Amino acid sequence: MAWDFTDNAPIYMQIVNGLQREIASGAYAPGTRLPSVRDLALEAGVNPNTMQRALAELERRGLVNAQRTAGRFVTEDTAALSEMRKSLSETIVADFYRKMRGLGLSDEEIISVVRTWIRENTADNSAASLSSQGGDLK
Amino acid sequence: MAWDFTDNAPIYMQIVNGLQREIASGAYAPGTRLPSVRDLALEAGVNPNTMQRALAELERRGLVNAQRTAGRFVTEDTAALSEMRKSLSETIVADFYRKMRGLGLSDEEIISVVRTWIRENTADNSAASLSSQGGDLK
DNA sequence: CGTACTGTATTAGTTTCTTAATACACTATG
DNA sequence: CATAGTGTATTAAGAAACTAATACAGTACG
Repeated sequence: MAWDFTDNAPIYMQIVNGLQREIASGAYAPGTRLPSVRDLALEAGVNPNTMQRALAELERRGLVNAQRTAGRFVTEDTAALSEMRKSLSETIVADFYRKMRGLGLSDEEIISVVRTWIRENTADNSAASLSSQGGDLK
Repeated sequence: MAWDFTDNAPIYMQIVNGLQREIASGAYAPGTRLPSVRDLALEAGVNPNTMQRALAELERRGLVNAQRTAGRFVTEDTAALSEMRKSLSETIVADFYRKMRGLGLSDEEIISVVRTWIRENTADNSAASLSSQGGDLK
């Protein structure tokens, strides 16, 4: 993933949310071994302690489990992952809608703006859909 | 506005962004007097210093100007407001799109999910559009 | 005039976040 | 066995965020 940290939220929380989305999407497949804490920290450009904190939170949420010496692995509870993906999608859309309404846009305008933005800001629109592999996003 | 603070960003920054959207939308019309620092703080449930900090940032951004003893007033630079509204919309959509793609949704799915969500989560869909009063959101 | 209400400034203390530098226990690998 | 690579824990230091309690200067209004 391309790390941003332009948000105002704590870095470790942005990492948590980003990794959660990647796990929910299947970009990090169930059972897959994650890079080590130190490698992830290096890649993200943060202190290992910060990455450790993020991973501990993912652990607490049951998304990954540590093998102590072998590394960290993505949970294989695909049912939970599917549920989480749907839940995350809901949350993200709700937040988006709240902000856009706060800007004064009507429902119709919101849909229109999304469509226009996508048309104007995506070079290729092939977009290999993941909806068939775990999707069922309602 | 309904204050949330469920975000992980600093409270004062969430206030800044929320007020910025309300000003950009015209909910706080140009030239309008804002409630006092203390009243806004009371309403938002935060310390007056926190609200003061948020307002100082809005001041720095040129969205409001303080009259020292009379109160704070929304800028009357409607051209800048219109531009800002468009800019904010872009930023919000881009952030939304980045997160949804991170979840593995295709462009088509993103549009579909937005439409579905709106259909299922809005009681009345009358939505008095503001696009005629300052809009031209492209 | 004087009371109440503006924005603003100051000082303090607590908590959270981030980086830093180690250290330890354990295991896979050569 | 020894080395390197796991996750994990600890301690320290600095910066940022939030709350708290005042205080001051200026204006509107009765």
